Formats: sequence, structure tokens, C-alpha cells
Amino acid sequence: MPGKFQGVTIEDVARHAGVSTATVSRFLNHSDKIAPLTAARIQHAVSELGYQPGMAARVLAGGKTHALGLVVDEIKGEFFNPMLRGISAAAGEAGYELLINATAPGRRPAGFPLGEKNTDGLIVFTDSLPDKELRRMHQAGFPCVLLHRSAPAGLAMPCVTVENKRGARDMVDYLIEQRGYRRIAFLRGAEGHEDSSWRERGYREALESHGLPYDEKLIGNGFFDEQQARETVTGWIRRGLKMEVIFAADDDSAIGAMLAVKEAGLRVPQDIAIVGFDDIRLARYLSPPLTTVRAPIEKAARLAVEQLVRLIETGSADPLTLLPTELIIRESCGFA
Amino acid sequence: MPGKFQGVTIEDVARHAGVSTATVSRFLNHSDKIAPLTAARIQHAVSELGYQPGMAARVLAGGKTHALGLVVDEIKGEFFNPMLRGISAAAGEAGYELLINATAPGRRPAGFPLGEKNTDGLIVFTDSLPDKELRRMHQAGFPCVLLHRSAPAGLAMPCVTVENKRGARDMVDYLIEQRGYRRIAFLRGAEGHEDSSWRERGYREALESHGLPYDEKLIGNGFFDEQQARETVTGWIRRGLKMEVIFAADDDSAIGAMLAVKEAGLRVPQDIAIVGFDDIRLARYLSPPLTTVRAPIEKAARLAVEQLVRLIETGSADPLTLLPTELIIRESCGFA
DNA sequence: GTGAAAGCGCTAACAT
DNA sequence: ATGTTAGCGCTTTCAC
Repeated sequence: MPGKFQGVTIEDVARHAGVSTATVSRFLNHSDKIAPLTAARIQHAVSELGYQPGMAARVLAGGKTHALGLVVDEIKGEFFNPMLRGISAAAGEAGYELLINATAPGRRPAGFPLGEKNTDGLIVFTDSLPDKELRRMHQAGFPCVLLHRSAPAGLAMPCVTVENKRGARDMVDYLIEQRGYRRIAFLRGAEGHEDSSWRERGYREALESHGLPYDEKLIGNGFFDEQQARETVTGWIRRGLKMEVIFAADDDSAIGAMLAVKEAGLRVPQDIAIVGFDDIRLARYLSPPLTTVRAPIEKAARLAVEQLVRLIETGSADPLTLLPTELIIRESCGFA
Repeated sequence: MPGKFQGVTIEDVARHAGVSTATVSRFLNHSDKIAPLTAARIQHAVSELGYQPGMAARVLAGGKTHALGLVVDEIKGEFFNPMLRGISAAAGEAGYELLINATAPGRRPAGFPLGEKNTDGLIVFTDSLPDKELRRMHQAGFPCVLLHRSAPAGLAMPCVTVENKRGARDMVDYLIEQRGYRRIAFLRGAEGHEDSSWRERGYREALESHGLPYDEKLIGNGFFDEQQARETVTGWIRRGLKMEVIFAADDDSAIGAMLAVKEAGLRVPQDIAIVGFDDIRLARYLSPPLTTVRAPIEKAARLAVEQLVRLIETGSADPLTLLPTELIIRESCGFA
């Protein structure tokens, strides 16, 4: 016997205030001018009865859900917290509810749980949705904004992300120019993850521009994951791979790398230096504190929501929002 | 020109399959027996047309929203991540959407954004909702489950939380019995936060049972916040307060305490030992690694959802779910 | 086993 | 400035 909690309806209010439901609706939505006197009466009735408009009927009649959807693959990593905070806050400020879905790419029961049927627009985080679905939505004119990924070829979908390539390049430039490192290993992020490939590109560019060779052996997989990164680096060390510094594609994998180095009885940064990307909260507490590239995660999240709301309400948004990163120098990259 | 994305409706499917909408509905909801042949035809039509039931109409007609609401005060602290992961996963598994609202206690525009109008039930985290609202909902028969707080007096509302008192007591017992500490300071959590008061109670009980005096001066405010805890401890040290170990009501404030101690030029744990509560991810990475009480946050979150779903679907749930904690001994409490 | 029809609570023309 | 009315897309009696 569940359901049916919507006790007081707009009709109750109308009756109580001696007006029609239409007038109440207008009052509620500020959609039309109303005599101050009736407005007052309605207002009174509303609070008297404790009336709250039912979402469902409102949506059904009006065609708007007043909700934004957030699609993510997995709630994991320190990255997530500031991102959600930004999205949640911005959505609230814009007057939208927030629906979030974290269905892992595994179970996908014919049709995604979030979409035009229950939201006015979607924030799509990285590759939580297949290109095919993205295309379908875009073609249907359904508002979507991509966060930390770019649009599939040919799709004019607004993107919000950080300057990954530039950030990585700055970091590696610094490592080479200021610290004099030459053998710089790189720990890739998750397979097919865009942030990671841009960062890798920045890494390569920096090497090239300094005339340093690109060495396949110095590239490994960290998968944006502490454990995986740890295993990779342990493998490197066991095999006797020589490197001066490890540039991990994100802080989580940097942590794994640090663990691996320490477990091997080596010192950070004296034997092997380590740097990361993101500047998660943990970074400054590690020992040694982690040198990293700060990515404005919360800000990016807020901007994504702002773009989405613009897209919903005006039909247009900026194609690309790119946020600058910042080099955060701590001790894990060696002492100056 | 927003709204109206629900292109294909149940009528389209019905027509396409040569049946009535009623039959399609029955098929979709498994609410009645259907001839295998028609079933097949409908199924075909559905996938042919890519039909997805519209939430709004379904809700309006059926009285169920198929959504769970999560009310939190603020998305902050490491605590949040595992909690959300648990809730999100469990909700998905039970076939519910998840709506989350993080409106800070400040702006509260007459009526809370989440409630019977848009969800089938609510998970209420700590004191994100005033007792009055809780009462109203409970009295209206609206399913709510409390997470990490207990019900207001007289309200039979299911609660899910961890054994805070017991965990704290175990910790302090350990500190006294195994480490021989006698001057144990306590850093309270947020004002009125239940977890905190239970932990404080555990702390006091442990002192009493060992015949140790309760000293007001050794109690300070950490507010579950790194900065605030840091300031409090800095104040203590400045004023020359003597203590052997600080028991912080959560790991975040333990971090603040650790910072303060180090800033004062003292060593952890040689000069002042520090222990926390929660075992957030960061804990083991601190230097020294933090001794703490592990709280099964994600598990608690899952159980809360399970209780809520039971409450929604069967009308009953366990009044109280109490999860055991576990002592995690690391180096910040002194070496054995 | 299936269809017809009556709403669910609200908004948005269209009148007045 | 306000009332009337026709749906929005779906579920659910009630007949057949």
C-alpha cells in the first residue's frame, strides 16, 4: 500500500482561497499578474494547508522536470567529492533538483536510468555514457553538457574541462628545467580516459621540446588507481628500470607509486621523485607532500551546471570551457 | 522552448503492437498475465520504437515516484564519499533513482526540496532536517530512515548508525590499558551532532571505569573540522595545557590536531599522541599514520537504504541498526 | 486475456 | 485579473 502521500492538492488550495486552480497555478509560478489581494489569500491558503506542488503532475502538464541529471561511472576517488559539491550547489542555486546515477558500465538494463524522461538535461562525466547514447540525445535536442571529456567527433556538445595538456606540459617542463631530471616515467590513467591522454600528450610535448627521447619503457599504466599504479611501479623497480622521477596521471596513482617506491626500500624523492595531477586533499598530507598540478575540480563542476542551465533555458551554451591549472610544488619532486 | 522530449508514448507502442495501452502497461509492470504472443509483439514494439516510460505520468497515475531522497547538510569531509557510494549502489540495486539535496541549513525556502512530492522515502543524514519536519513526515506516514542519528523523542523512526559509544570506549580503554596514558584530551565534534556526543560518552565511561578523573580542561571543540580543531589545539598548547594524547571525535579533526602539534614544534606521538575516529582513507597516509576507530560508513549507508526500501514496500523496518566498529592501531598513538 | 474509460494533479490556452 | 477546460502519459478499475 505505498504511494499517495500528496494529500493536499492545488484544488484544496483553490477552494480554500475561493479562487480557481488556474489562479493558484499562476500565483505559484509567477506566470501572470495577480491582484495583490487574491495573491495574499492564496498565499495564506498555501501555508495554512501546507501545500506543496506535486512534481509529477507539474512535470506531466508542463513538460519540465526541474531536475538535472548527473551521470557518473563510479563514485570513487577523492576527485569525486569536490565535483559533486560543485554540481549540487550550482544546481540548487539554479533552482533544479539533482538526480544522480552511478550505474557501473556493467548492468545496463535497456535504456539508461537518466534521460529525457526524468530530467531537463544531463551532466555527463567522462565516459559514463557511450557515444551512441550521446549522439541519440544530442540529435533529439536533449541538453547535455560534458564534464572532463570532449564531444564525440561531429557532435556540437558543450564541454567543460581543465587544461590537461597544458598542466602536464608545465609540470614536465618544470621537472626538466628547474630540477634537471631527464628520465621521467609516466603513469597513464584509465584506458580511453581523455584527461589521461591529454596529460600524456603534454608529457610528450615537453620531452620533445627539450630534445629528450620518448622512451616506451618509461610509460606504464596507473589506471587512475592506487593499487594498479602500485603494482606497475613495483614491476618497474623489480625489473631494474631506471628513472629519476615518476609523473603519475593523477594523485591517486601517485600515491600508489609512492607506496611502491617505499616498499622497495627506496626513498622519495632522493631515489625516485614522484609527482601527480589534481591536487586532491590528501596530496599535502603525504610524506613527502606531493608535488602536483592543481585542477579546479569544483569550479569546473559549477561551470558545467551553469552551461547546462543556459543550454536548457536559452538553447545555447559555450562549446568549450577550459579551466587553467596550477603547478603546486611540494617536496615529493626533490628539494630545490 | 524547453521541455517535451518524451517523443514516443505508450500509445505509440500500443498502436504499433495492435493492442490497447492497458495491455502495454500491464506488460511493462508485470501486473497481470499476458498471452505470450501479445507479450512478444509488445516487446518488439517497445524496442523497435525505443520506448521508455515517462516518469511523470507513471508517478501521477501510480502514486509512486520510484525515487529515494538523500538529505544531507553539506557535501564535505572524507566521510561523505563512501556514504554516497553505499547509498547510490544500494538504491540502484533496489530499483530506485536517487535524488540528493544538500541545501545548507541556511536558505530554506518554505518547504524542503525533497519529500513526499518527489520521492517514495527519505534517508536523513544526521541533523540535516529539523525535528519538526521529521515529525510531520512520520505522522503523515511517509517513510524515512535516519542515518547516523537517532529519532527525536517519541518518534519510532528506523535508525542506522555505528556503535559510537562502544568504539570510543574501546579506544580509550586501549589508550589507558595498553599505552598507559592518563591525561587524555577529547576534541568534540560538531555542536549537537549525535555521533560526537556518543563518542564523548564512551570517552567518559572509559575514564570512569579506570578511576581516572574527568577534567573539563581536557575537553575542547573540534567541530569535525580540520581548521577548527587545529585552532583549538594550538590554543591548548599556547596555554601550556598538559596532555599525553588527544582523542579527536573524527579523523578530520585529528588531522587538524596533528597539524597544530607539529606547528608547535612538538612530535607526534612522542610529545603528544593523537587518535581519531572513522578511519577515512587519509588516515593511513598521515605521518605518523593515524590510530583510529574504523566505522563501516559504506555499509551503514547500504543498510539504511535497505531499511528504507523495506519500509516503503512492506511498511516495516528494524527500529535500530547498530554497526560494530573496529580499533585500527597505527603509529600516531605511540609505539608499542 | 484484453479493451474502454476514468482519472492522478497540474499547466496552458482560450474565454471573459 | 480570473475562471473554464482540455489535456500531459500513464495505471487501474470495470466490463467483456
